[in-house]
Amino acid sequence: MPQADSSGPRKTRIQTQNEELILAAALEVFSAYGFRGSTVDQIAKACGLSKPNLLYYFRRKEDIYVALLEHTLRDWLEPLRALDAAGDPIDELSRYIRDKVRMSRENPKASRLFANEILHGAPMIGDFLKGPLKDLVDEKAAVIASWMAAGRINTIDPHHLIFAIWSTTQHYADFDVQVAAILGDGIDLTTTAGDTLLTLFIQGLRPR
Amino acid sequence: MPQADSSGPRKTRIQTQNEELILAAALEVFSAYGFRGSTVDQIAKACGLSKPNLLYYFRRKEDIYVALLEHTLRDWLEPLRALDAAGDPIDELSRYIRDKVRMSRENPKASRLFANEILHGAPMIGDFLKGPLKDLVDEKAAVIASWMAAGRINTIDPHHLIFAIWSTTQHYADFDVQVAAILGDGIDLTTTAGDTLLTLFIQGLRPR
DNA sequence: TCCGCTCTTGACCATTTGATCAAGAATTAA
DNA sequence: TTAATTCTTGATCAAATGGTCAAGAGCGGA
Repeated sequence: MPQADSSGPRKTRIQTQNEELILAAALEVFSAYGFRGSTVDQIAKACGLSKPNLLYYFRRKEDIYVALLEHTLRDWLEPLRALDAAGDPIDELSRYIRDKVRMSRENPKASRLFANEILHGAPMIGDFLKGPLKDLVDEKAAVIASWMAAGRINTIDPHHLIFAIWSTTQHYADFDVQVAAILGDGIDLTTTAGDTLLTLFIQGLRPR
Repeated sequence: MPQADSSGPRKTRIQTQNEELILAAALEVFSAYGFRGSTVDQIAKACGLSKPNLLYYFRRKEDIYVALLEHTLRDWLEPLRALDAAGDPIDELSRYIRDKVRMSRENPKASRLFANEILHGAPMIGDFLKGPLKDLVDEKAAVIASWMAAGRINTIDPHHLIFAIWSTTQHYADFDVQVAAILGDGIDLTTTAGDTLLTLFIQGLRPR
């Protein structure tokens, strides 16, 4: 039986390798069909392992899902962490928006994985949302608020500003099909979407 | 057997009543668990009918789902339809944003139903997206573009502007759990969120 | 009242699916 | 080489689930 996890990761070469294989396949499947909509068989087939073999590494379907969420969650918040209180507000927020748009296009599956989880009430990562995520957001909201207090950017609720950036950027991953249906496929969205959002957020609609 | 639908809706009192009952229950269930995650039993229990009885009105689980989507789709686009080329651009767009925020709070389940459907590739309403929805969006994007050409609002890609309004407003329905986890529950979001989005979209972040 | 149609249900079925297990194959450390 | 450990799998199970069916109950118009 593969090492639980409590006492250090004493993992075999094969173990490490197969776990990675499984998580990659699981991202593929879970992001497309959601937790309930995905079957262990699908994931097993997607990574070329037999079902019992897959369940040798992760004993329950849920274990794969949770491991995948945790594994992906780290990177996903990196751009927000990088928001620098010492930098120029407009530059920092512009970079953040650009980074998020790029991530949504480069790794839409991760975005959809989270979107699905949260859409269904975040049964697995509820505590993460209320804990580490809230802390990070509060911290960065405070940074943004300080910029506002200093008159360097317009004053709006910083939490809602962060939500606005999240939603607009992740939209291009989560609602990809809709965007493609309306714009037509094959267009390079990353640039257009990014530029539009930047102008919108920085300048607003009212002409000066 | 209940009337198919081709030759006029010759529906019994009981039929109309029960179909409404079923659709209401189905919205409850499907919006919470998605199509694959919901069971016919759940829906039956939610509306107090026996499973075979429910399947007497909708022969397949999918039929309930599709009927529900179609039933809800109409209202959902109403605010966009109301965008008036003859009105004041800022007023029109402000109203649209406000309406969408309100709808997301008043009927978050409908929002989640669509979000889930699209997130999973819109298997049932793909044609709707590429047809009627694209047409409506293109039409309204042209209206917005004409406002821009007249210099009445800043020039950005109108399609992406619409996406931005959709995503930011529906975020408060679809990602409700996350929003609640970060802000704390029980706060009246509608006003704060609406005001913040209005300021952001109209004024932008750069101070004047 | 009576008859045809609508509605309702308990019992049942086939399939899917998450999970187990025992036994054999491969790998590794000695 | 050998023995212990890790890895792999075919067979199998129990539960969940979408859907059917025949028979009975209820309703509405003549």
